[in-house]
Amino acid sequence: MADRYDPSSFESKWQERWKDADLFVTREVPGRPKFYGMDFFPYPSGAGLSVGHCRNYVPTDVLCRMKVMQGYNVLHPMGFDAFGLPAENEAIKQKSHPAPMIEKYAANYRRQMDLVGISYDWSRSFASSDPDYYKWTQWIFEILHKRGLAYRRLAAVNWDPVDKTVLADEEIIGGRAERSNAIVEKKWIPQWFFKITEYAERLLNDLDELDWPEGIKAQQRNWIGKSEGVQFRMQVAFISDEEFKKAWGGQAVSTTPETRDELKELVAEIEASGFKPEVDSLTAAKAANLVANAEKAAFDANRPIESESVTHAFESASVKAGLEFVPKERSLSFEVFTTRIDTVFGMTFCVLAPEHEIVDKIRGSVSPEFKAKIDEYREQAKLLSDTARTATDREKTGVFTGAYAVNPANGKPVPIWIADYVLAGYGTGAIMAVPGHDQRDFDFAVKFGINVIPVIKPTQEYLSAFFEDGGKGYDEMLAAYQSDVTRFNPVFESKDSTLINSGEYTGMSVQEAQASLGRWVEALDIGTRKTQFKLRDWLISRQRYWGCPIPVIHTKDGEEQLVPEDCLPVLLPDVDNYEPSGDGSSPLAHIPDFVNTTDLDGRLGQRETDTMGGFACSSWYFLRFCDPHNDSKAWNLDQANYWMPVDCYVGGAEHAVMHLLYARFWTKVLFDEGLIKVKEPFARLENQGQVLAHTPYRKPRADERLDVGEDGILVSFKEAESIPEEDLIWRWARMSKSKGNVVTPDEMVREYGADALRIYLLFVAPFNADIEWKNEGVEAAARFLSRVFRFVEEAKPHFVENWADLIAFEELDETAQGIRRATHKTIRDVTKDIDAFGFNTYISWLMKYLNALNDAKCVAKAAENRGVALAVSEAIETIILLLSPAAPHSADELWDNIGKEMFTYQAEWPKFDEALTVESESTIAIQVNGKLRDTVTVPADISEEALTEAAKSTPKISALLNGLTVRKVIVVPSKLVNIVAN
RNA sequence: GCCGGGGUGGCGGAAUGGUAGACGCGGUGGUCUCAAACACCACUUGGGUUAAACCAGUGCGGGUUCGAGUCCCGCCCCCGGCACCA
Repeated sequence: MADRYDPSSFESKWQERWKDADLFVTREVPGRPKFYGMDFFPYPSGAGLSVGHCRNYVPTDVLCRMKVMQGYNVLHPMGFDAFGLPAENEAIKQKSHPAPMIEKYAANYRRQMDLVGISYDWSRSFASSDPDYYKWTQWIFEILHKRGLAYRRLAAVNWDPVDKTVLADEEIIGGRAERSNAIVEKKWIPQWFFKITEYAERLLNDLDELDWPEGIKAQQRNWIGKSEGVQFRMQVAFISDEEFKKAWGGQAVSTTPETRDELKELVAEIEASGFKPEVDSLTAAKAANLVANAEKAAFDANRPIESESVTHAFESASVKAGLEFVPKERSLSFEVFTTRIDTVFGMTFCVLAPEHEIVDKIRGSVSPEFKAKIDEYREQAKLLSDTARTATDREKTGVFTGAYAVNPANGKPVPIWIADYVLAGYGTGAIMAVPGHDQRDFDFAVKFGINVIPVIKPTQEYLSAFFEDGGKGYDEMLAAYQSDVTRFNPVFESKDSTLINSGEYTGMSVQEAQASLGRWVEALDIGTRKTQFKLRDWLISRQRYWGCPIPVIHTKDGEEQLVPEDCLPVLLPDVDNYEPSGDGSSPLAHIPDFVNTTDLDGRLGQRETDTMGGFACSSWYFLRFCDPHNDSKAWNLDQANYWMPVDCYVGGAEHAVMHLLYARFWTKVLFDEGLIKVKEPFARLENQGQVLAHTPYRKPRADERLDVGEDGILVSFKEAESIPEEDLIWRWARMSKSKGNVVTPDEMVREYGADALRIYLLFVAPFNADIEWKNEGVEAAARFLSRVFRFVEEAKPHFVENWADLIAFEELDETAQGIRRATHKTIRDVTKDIDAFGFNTYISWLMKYLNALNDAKCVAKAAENRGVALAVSEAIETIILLLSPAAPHSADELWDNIGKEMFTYQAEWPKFDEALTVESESTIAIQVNGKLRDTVTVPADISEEALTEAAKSTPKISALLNGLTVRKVIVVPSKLVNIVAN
């Protein structure tokens, strides 16, 4: 055997033996715990794998291999996400059919994964484009449809004029298509959606129980975007300019004293009655009467009730009497959503999205000048692309409609504007604008000269930022603030304060006011407290060929029928021309044999021709892996319930939202359907860091301009050689075919070996950190492996096969004990770090261990001492087994060389003995007043008193303490002594 | 702007509130060699010293503590995500 790591002499040999032995086939031995470790479903690209992919697969492989050795039943599958745009585009480019092309690429992926020694169970592999698989994707679509979670509607979609397809919102970056980089246009066509919004609350709440990176969970929470507030109705009033001025110029409209007294009496009566309507129908009737009177009084006074106590009366009366309020007939109204109902008294205008339907009605009732302005603005808004409309730092635009809305809180009219900073698709598409406490409204109000009223008392801290001298008193600053709020920019948005200028709510805390006004709005039946989500329904329609067909038949009557389960799958027809039609319809729509069919009643019908986006296919593949070849079911319940959830799911952070959210959604639906026992598919998630490669760019020439965000013009490595040094810019960029900076596992394996590549990837940095690729690092890894080979080679002559039976009976000297201590500590640390995804420290423990063995001269000593020979034998086995997950080829080669049968994969993972990790002596740090001054080595079991004495009496310390009085001594056992003295 | 993650030697990075810099790369010196490469051994945070002592030190400024890279408060910078979401 070699005394160095010579991968070409054994790596492929072991790969063949593993294959011949079906080593990685999933085993389900009864009585053992299970472990499901999985990598993200890859799309098999024609470029093949880069070392960046290996940074994902190798660590998962290490964990799974350790779990197998620890006696777990391990499911470690791999398949291919074959459907979708990238494959189709590639096939079009190559003028081939995607199916055989994908098969070829997947085979190449598999070859490369095997080359690196990943322990996938290939017997469970499949591609999402296999009819055996997508039959069940369609079956799940039908479950969703039956549960009312799949529906079709006309929708404005993102149209990519280059790929000639519809894109999901998430596939657009800055107004451009992520893939083709084309500027996205709008187009209206019927689309299929999944109603993921129905699961928003559960998708949000269940994040708490997941062992996922905080950042990913935060991104999902942000994406779901829950906000709680109040939605209420505002009446439209068509009043004159003069009337508007009068309303604001004169005294504030307020409840007449008589009405107020009447209301107070009502409250007293309601409170006195004690309300037990369920047992007392008389009281209920009385309550009904009181409430009706209260409502009448409120409306007669032409304003709502402000008093908190009356509000309570309304509230309790309505709840306890089980009453329904019938609001007064209102002519024209719209709803607004706000999270800051506490600022309602500060409303000075309203804004409608230009697309809001009520704008049509308003338009019909205002003077021609306003009508013209409204039309002009709406036209403008329509033409603006989404990019332009959502550009950062864009000046606010908008026009006054000429109409007013009535603030229900104080009865005052406020102008209604239309502006595109209000989005039609969120909330109600209309807002109450409070420029005093909302920055956007403030910017708008200042630009258009709209009144700003402060209604939340700003804090001292906020105000003093606007005063240079800072010496002013709070009251003085507050007075200045109140007299001209527009000077105070940015606005005071904090909720940690109390109300001002808010009628009877003045003085309440924001929280109290929110609760109180919320109840009041509900009692008055002009609105409700409501939860809004940013999350939108999931658009799945793709007007492309290479996807899973949607199993729906449209009947002549326009009815949607699901294809019966026994007729699934709806097969993708085998055709020559699958290029996009370019008119927005799917290529399938132009294949009569596919489209024309009969419906369930035997009449002529038409098949749905849209296909599902790729995210549908990857939303359940983890379930199929549990039972991949079942041809009568999507999965066997027992199988799925045994393996699920995925215990550790590993992949890139770029799928933070879409894939993971969709897969969670499907799992929840399937849970509701009783098809799986878990509510969440992925118990633990880990994101690997990216691999960056040194990439050459050059400075732009005089006639060239850089796009936004570009630092230089990409050049090939070849070009770079002929460019002068000073014009070159080297940057670390993500490996990609287009950048020409890809390092492949093939070349790394050829040059350094698979195990060296694996060790480097594990060791170079923490798992989730980005790394800068350096070949020297792989060399260093190979050197380490060579040191292991040399150690085993040198120690082998002293190897005692049955050391484990003998070691307990041998008197062990200090060296032997030291070796065992290092062995058992290493087992402890390695095991813990692999579980914790600390692969870089896993490798460093092994390096440290090997250094310790060499430093102890244990090989030389083993020749003379039986105890040392036994300890060394244990060390040889241990280091090979601990190395096995990271460098499985080398481990098996070494294992074979010390005369072991079978594979390390089948061996038992070493266990550590706590007692053996304990040091006999320890080096104690001695501090004086918290500063390290000396160290002392003492027996591990020394008493605190003896340790203190030992610490005080070292030459250095006694000299330092000379003349000082010891005030206090802190002893941390086996760590340090801190002497406080002065 | 908001959310999340970071900031430690020349570099990648280690450090349950307890000896900062494990492990590796690079560098310096040495052994081997005719020589080089490989390999091996030693040293390698900065200042200081013949050597030590000693001083400084984990983005910046405060604080808590016997003791802070680690905890708290206030900033700065970098990376990722979201971005007029009412």
